[in-house]
Amino acid sequence: MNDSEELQKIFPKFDAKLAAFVASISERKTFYEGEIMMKTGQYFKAAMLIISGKVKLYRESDDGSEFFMYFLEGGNACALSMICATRNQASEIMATAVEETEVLMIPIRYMDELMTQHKGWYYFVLETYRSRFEELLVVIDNIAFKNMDERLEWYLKQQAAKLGKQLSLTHQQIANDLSSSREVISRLLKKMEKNQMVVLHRNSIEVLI
Amino acid sequence: MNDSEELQKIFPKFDAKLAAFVASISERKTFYEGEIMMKTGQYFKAAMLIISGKVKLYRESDDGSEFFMYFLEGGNACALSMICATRNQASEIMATAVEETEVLMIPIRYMDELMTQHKGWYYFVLETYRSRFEELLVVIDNIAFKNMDERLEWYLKQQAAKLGKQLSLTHQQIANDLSSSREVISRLLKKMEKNQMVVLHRNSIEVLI
DNA sequence: TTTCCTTAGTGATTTCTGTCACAGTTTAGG
DNA sequence: CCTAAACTGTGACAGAAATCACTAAGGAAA
Repeated sequence: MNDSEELQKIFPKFDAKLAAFVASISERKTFYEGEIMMKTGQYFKAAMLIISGKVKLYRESDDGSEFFMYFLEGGNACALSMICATRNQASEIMATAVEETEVLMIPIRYMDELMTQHKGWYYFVLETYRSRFEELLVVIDNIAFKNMDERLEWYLKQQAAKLGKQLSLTHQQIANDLSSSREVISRLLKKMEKNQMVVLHRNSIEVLI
Repeated sequence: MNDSEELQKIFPKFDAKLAAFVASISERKTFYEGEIMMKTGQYFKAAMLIISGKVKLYRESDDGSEFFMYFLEGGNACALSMICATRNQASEIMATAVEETEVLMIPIRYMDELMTQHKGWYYFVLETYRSRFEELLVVIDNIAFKNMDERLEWYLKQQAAKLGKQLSLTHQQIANDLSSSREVISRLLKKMEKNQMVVLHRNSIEVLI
């Protein structure tokens, strides 16, 4: 069912034995564009590894406003799903598929065996934590030290890097991701357009930087 | 040199065998109040576990302003030192001892053995990651969704919980931790004093909430 | 085609925060 | 004891961002 050679290509840290083992114990699941993959308060029965597609991770506040944190794509794993799965704890963040996304679900009960029997696995887990942690630090830098214009610029660069220069986003969506307001984003985007950093269309933005 | 029973008391996840092993391979080191334990850009040769004392972890921006993230105390470990040590990477945050702090240094070369031979160790590592990750999420919530008055209130509660109701802090230090300015903090503190949430003294604040 | 809803643009106003200026008070060090 | 430095309190002002109010344009559906 799962092809272990394909897994090795997507997860370079997996050796043949590990890939074969993971392939034998995991299940594939497909999420469709826009589908919610993970909700605040949800419990996990499995760790999730992304095979293909893109996932948006964000935080939700009590009053419903959100805040974009980072993307996951093929070869990544959801750090929280691994921790929460191992410790059987509730999730603290939201995840939605931004495009059709295929994931590998590894049931909790194999976590001990993976961790102790496969060196490649725990290197993979450590790498996952480290990179998510670092992304969070960058997020903190941005909201703690930068103004909205710089944050917007960084946000657009980041989105363009992952999703392409032609972004299908409304100003309202961007405002949500940055937890700002639509008018502020509209004004800043206009300014960026004057500075030849973007071209604005209805429902989409072309990033030139 | 290291007493493995003492270690088990401080790190409840360690079984006798693990505690004895850790005791045999680690070295103790003492940092004095105010001493910098870890700098941005520094490389690790060891993972650091806190035996006693308190450590303040914070982020530094390019222009030198800082931003408080969280404390570590006895029984905790520095998540970044463990990741960076294993992967031989540079640190991204700053750490200073807020009081005399004793730490256990575990050389990198034992990481593989610990991880694969000791179940208690990787549970401990996972727990460390999860709790630091969650603390970062709370930090993000605060700066993303809250105003300075709420952030200050949260900050004071947090400090009081770790360091006691009587805080030896100047307004300037608080402003640095929250990456704000002294005047703003002074004014908000005055307001909190009117609302009987704190009592202000020179060089110290009594937290009543 | 006409209507309606979503998206976008923009001025006016307000709130929050940061900055400047300065005064008063306490503490440390010579 | 005296002076300088550090800490605190406050008014005035500036700038960023949020909010309100409205207009206009584009696209979808009737």
